[in-house]
Amino acid sequence: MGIIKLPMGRNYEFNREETLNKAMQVFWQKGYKATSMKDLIDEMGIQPGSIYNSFGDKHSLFLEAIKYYGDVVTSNALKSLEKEGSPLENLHKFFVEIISRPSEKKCRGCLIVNSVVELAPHDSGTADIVNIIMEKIEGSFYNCLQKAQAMGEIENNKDIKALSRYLASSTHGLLVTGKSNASQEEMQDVVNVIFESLK
Amino acid sequence: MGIIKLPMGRNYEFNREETLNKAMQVFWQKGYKATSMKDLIDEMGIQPGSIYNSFGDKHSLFLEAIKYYGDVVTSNALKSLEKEGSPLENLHKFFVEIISRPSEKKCRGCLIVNSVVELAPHDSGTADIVNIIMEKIEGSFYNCLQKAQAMGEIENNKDIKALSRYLASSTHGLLVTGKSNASQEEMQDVVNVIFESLK
DNA sequence: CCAATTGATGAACGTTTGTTCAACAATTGG
DNA sequence: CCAATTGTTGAACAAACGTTCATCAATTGG
Repeated sequence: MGIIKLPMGRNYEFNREETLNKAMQVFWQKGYKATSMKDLIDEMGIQPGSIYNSFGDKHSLFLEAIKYYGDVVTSNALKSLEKEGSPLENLHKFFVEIISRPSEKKCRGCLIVNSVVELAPHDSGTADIVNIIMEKIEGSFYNCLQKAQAMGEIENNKDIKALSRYLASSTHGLLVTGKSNASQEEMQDVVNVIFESLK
Repeated sequence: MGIIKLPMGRNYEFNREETLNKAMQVFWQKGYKATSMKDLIDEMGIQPGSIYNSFGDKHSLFLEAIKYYGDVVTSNALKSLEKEGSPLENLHKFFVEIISRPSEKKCRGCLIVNSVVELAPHDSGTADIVNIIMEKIEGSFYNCLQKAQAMGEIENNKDIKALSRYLASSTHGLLVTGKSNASQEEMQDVVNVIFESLK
């Protein structure tokens, strides 16, 4: 190993990831347009100059925030699908988690779904990132269903590619429904039907 | 009948409904926050003073626009479920219509779904209107399924209340999926699974 | 024709928006 | 200790925002 050369000049006084996480939380809560630079400055706890120096403008920061969301929040949720044991049980817990979230955290839903709806059709930067994450979600469903099929939890004549697309779309639906005043019971009904259709 | 008393003063030079419809189109296309008063002035073809005189401020105009959307666009779509003949066939056409829309009209999706995601959690005015419309959608699905059950297209042991909630959530899901770069084929897969689960 | 009333116009207003930048602070290399 | 470099600060900026209002136009009642 050679000698590590420290960069000349002042050191950062904030943790980049922590600060990015704060920005992500604000966008998640309020959406892109409704989040002002003032909101970000207050929540991230650094001045405009520091934000622009580290993350670029508001739009660049947003793109990094949704990317970070995919790498942390979404990925973490999808990991639960890979746990040992029954794939279908893991999948069921995944959906129960989704419909139990709204009440506790002010109906902020999923940042990816929120961003597709608010921005994707008019902002290719957002669309690109969001599409990658959505493909990842569908892919995780596919792997889970494949495992379930191998273990005999799902019949072999089922088209699991179609089912994984269906599960992805169903997830989006529940995340929207969760932002309305739908009750836990109503959403439980929906999850029940979804799981009936896998059998 | 008595004599109709005309109001004193100048007459309106624009058709209120036509103009409201124009506003609705802009909100549908761009969302609430991303739509500026300038956008509305340009598209509606009247001056700020006239907008404020007839519709109140931007937020009031928006509320009236989503209400109008529910009364016209949503209601019109739901009417197709009441047509004579096979209820399940009507339902299927309804879903095919949903997944065929994105490509032709720039992925604007559904104004109600867009508004739930962008505003409902933080704006009770929007939430109230949107919830009423969503209940109407679920109600229409329920009536359709009830008719299908009466005609023997759906087994009697099916919980059509749960199924109508499921169809509502599935609709939301497809409208979100349609705003991403999902292909027609992918969405057709989703619709196929949805209809399998009704059998 | 003359008040009275009401719609139309668009310049102007005060905020808020996202962004920049000169001054300052901290660190490194020599 | 002195350049050189880089992060921090927050006042300041131009542009865009939603909204208002004085002025004008059109219509009704008498």
